[in-house]
Amino acid sequence: MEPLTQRRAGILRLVVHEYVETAVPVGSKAIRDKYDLPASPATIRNEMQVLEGEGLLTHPHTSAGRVPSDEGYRFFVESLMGQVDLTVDEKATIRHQFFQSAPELDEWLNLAAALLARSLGLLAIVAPPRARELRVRQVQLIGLQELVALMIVVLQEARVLKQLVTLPEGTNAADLPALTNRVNEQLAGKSNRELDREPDPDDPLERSVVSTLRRVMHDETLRDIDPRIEGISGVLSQPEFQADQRGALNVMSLVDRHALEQVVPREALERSGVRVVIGGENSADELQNCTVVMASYGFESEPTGFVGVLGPTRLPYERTVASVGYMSTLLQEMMDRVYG
Amino acid sequence: MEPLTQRRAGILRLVVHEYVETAVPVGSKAIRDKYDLPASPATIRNEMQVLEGEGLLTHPHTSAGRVPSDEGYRFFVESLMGQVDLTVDEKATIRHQFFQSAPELDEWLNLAAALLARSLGLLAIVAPPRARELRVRQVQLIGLQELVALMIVVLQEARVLKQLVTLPEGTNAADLPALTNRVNEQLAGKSNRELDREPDPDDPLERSVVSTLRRVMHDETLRDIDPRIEGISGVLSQPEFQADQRGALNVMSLVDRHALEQVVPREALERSGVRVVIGGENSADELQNCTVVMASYGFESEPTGFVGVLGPTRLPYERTVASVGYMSTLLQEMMDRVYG
DNA sequence: ACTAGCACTCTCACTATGAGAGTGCTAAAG
DNA sequence: CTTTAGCACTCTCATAGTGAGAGTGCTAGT
Repeated sequence: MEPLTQRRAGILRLVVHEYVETAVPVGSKAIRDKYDLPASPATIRNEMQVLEGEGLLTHPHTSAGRVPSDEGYRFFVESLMGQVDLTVDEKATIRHQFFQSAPELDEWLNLAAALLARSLGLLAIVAPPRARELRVRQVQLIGLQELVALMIVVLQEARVLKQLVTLPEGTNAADLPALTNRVNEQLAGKSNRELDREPDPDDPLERSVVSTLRRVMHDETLRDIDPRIEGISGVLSQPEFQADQRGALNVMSLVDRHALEQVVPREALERSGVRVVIGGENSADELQNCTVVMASYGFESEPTGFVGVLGPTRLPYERTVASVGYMSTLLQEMMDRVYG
Repeated sequence: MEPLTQRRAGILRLVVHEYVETAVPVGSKAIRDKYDLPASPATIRNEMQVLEGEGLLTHPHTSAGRVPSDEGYRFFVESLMGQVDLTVDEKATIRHQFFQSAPELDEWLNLAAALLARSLGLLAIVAPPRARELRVRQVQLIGLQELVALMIVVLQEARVLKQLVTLPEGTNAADLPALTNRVNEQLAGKSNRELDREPDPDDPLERSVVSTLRRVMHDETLRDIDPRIEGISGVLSQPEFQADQRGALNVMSLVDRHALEQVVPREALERSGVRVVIGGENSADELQNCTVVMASYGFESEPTGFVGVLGPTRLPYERTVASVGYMSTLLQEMMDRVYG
């Protein structure tokens, strides 16, 4: 594998550019004419042949133009693309919208998903961070009926859980405020782990409340919070999904099943920066012709929040990487600002 | 328009049945053979001709079988279908799953949407009821940072709102508990309307809290809570959407835009029972070839909750109506049980 | 009123056919 | 040794033609 000459790299770049733009295999003459290359079609063909030998380009069939292979895109992303960024204007516009919105994580997720989907025409997936350790900030019990109360748990991270509690026989609604105080005094500030180590209270009422609290907290650490998914119709109108309906359906059903784990490799969350997973690099069968661009964000040491877009392998990598990257830093910033 | 004879009605019924099942225009001979009709194809043809004259059947082209028109489906739903219901077993299975789930409206919505989508292979849309009048049950203020607090509002309907509040300069975190008590004493049990009539408090801190509370309550009455949407991939694999990609895309983008108002006619929510809107009866252009089957549920006098499914006009009306109907009464029952 | 028979129509799947685009190779020129 | 011109070759795609099949509509006979 000889190192790519300047010219060959340039041609690869142009092929990627052109194909991303038009979705049509690009031929030697077309590319020469369009970009005024100082070489004849024949020369370009020779170079393309070499690139194909290196596995960076492919041929759909004998007499079609060239198309970047997964490896070609990978090389483009790694070595040809360079540092990309949104313009100052674009950033400002996005930022502005975030500061206009209600200062709520929920809102930000919606906004991020909508902006990404719309500006890129791809499927956007945005999930909130999941904390491995949750801390109770405050517990509130509110009687709804004879033996049913609503438990509200405010977490350190400003998340709010609610859960209906069935109270043991013989409970009096008037007991609830006192109980609330007792529970708060004892448990406020405790993490879910510490909670599990607490001794069971003697009082049956209190015991039932504490055990419910434990369960709620435990479930919450495990729960995959529903991601925001936006832009389904946008991505479906991409030419590759129009042509390959079966494939499109498979992708949709993956998304439909909320099978995020399938789309997002676990390791991806642990590395910082934007990650790009191209075509065959995806583990899910359904995504062999798709690319996922993603980044993480979240609380301090645990960036388990996720921003990503999904589209055909043929996507505008620069813009996409820049958008996803900016969106993740922005979400991070918003989180720090409010929950820091 | 002569009244339909017994036989003609029977033929219409069979055509609907057959077409719903196979998605292929049904011919006179096919129907005779399959259902052992005591008449020759020619006779059936004559009858079909009459039905076509009445506008209940159509012809895709000269030499294809018959297909029910929108009016045909309408007549079928109105007069031919009769009272349909799920089997006791089916009902029990569904019920069981609801009682297994966490006793939370949110969970029920998810469950209802998932069950409908899966059992019918259609797009399921389930939205929670929106109350026109909300009552504060309890307000809680929790300091997060120097001048930022989290306001938690528990509503009578066991819904929980949260909102970050920026406190006026000079506020001390220690003031919050007392303030919380004051606000609760004064406002607990008040509806959003009563709230608007309350005089502004003198204390600037209290004033800012009350005004935030007002705003939150107001916004909540207006907010269209995100509906659960399930079964996109299922409905996309229906043959009509495979054939007509443009149409499918349009429908998807309608759903994507969360443009529920477009799908659900306002009046629909006000009538009880299951409503069926067939093809051209839909007001949205995108839905001219779709049928929406829906029902409402909710709090006492205000059944603004919504259960519905969307599919091609060719759908199994009996099963669909039965499923949606049962699901709505079940949701109603669950709501009554817990929030009644 | 029903049915048998038959000509007619329209779709659908298949098979040419030809234009167009692009390649790969060879041989000549720089 | 690199580049280029030229040319035969391949493969797709759009178009048109064809025949089988299905189903109708009509007419005449039961």
